[in-house]
Amino acid sequence: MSDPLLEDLEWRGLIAQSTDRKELEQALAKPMSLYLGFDPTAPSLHVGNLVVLLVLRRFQLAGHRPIPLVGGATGLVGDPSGRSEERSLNDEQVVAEWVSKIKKQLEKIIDFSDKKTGAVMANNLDWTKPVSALEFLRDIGKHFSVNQMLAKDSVANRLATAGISYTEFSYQVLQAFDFLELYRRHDCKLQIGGSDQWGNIVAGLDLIRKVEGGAAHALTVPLLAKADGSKFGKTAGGSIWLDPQMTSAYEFFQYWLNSDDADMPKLLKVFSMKSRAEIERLIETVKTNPGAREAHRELARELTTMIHGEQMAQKVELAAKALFGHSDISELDLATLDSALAQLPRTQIAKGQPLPTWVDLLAATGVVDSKSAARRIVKEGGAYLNNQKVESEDFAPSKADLLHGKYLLLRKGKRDLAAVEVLG
RNA sequence: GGCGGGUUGCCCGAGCGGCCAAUGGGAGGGGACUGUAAAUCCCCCGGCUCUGCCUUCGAAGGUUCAAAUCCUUCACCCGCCA
Repeated sequence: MSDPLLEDLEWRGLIAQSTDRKELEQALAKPMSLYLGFDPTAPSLHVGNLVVLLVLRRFQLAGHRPIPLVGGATGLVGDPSGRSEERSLNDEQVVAEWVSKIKKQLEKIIDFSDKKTGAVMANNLDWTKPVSALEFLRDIGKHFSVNQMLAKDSVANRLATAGISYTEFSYQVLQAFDFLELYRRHDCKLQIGGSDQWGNIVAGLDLIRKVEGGAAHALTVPLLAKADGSKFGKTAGGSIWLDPQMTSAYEFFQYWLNSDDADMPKLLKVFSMKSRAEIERLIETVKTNPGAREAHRELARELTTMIHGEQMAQKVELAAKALFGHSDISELDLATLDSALAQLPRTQIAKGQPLPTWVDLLAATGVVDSKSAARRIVKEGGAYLNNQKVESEDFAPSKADLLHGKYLLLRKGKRDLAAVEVLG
């Protein structure tokens, strides 16, 4: 007998490694608890984190109880996995703040309602903080062989290069302790994570076996790369965050909409909760009618709705439609324009005085880093005001250019838009 | 502890007294082609009050008409010998 969830995950390319498949299938035959940890290394999760998080959600939908864990403790220590250098330690207070922000984000993706598959939020600070160093060394540390710890990739790599502090070296012990605690508290018998977490997860399995004589399981998800080999979830500006303060809903939507065609099959399988049949249909449309970008649009819609809500998703899509439509921008009615421009980076200027130059305005919106950069854009022919090309570096809009007497739409290149609002 | 090598723009990496805002590659940006894709080709890529000026070549001093390039001290990294 084969487990439908595992089969689905496999089809989606979401399984990198797991402990014995048969045993895992047996365990999954009944509802079980499983955990996934996130260390607060930033104030927000990003789309890369979403990959595993959605796997957790898939488990929940399949009838299991998810335990998302935020690493209030481990986040203070720093995971050496996949890191070529020692992390700089973050302030305790800062980490605590990040923990609470990340918790809120988790609540958008995992269902915490009070039912049998309802998720349980965990924070490893809760059981790590009360333990004294001495207790920890005697009760937990005693079960770890330094030889085995040294053999872990994350540690071995660092020993061969930049070195590693005792703090980060201890990370795997802390994470193992987490698994043990969750095993005790919630009968949690499965931990999932990115494939770089394998070593840490296995450390937990060993500990559970030694201390409790129990058997637990592990499943890791491959790290995602784009078709062109670059890192997934990064743009020129940095990561695509889930926090709208850090990555606007508009940018978020655009990110998916502008994905490489070649990445679509993978992206749909990994990020979409749609059925296999529907995903296969969408993949087909990329081949048969790539220009329509139906698959891109569907994925953008689905994820923006999940992260930013249905209403925002609609607003953002309409904004993009209005602003990129081939229709004359001056024909948009005020309500449409208001709501479309609200999604863009913008700057406000006072009424009266002559309007600043296009170059100054663009720099003020923050779309470019400097006025030199803005000037360069004009020189290179990538500058637009209200979708009309700007020819001269000294060009300054006049009152007649204001849309509905108050807005200017700036564009840099093909798709970088910004708004100027004249107050008053 | 001794001897030698290194620290250059977002990253890698040339330069070794003036011709250096600093070769080349990557990343990034603009254009053409397209579909608000990819690939490809062309161009750009420190800042500003922009025919000029200002700030950059680990840090601080010094030599010189003139330094990323020479000297001194300091910090960090890497080899070789103890």
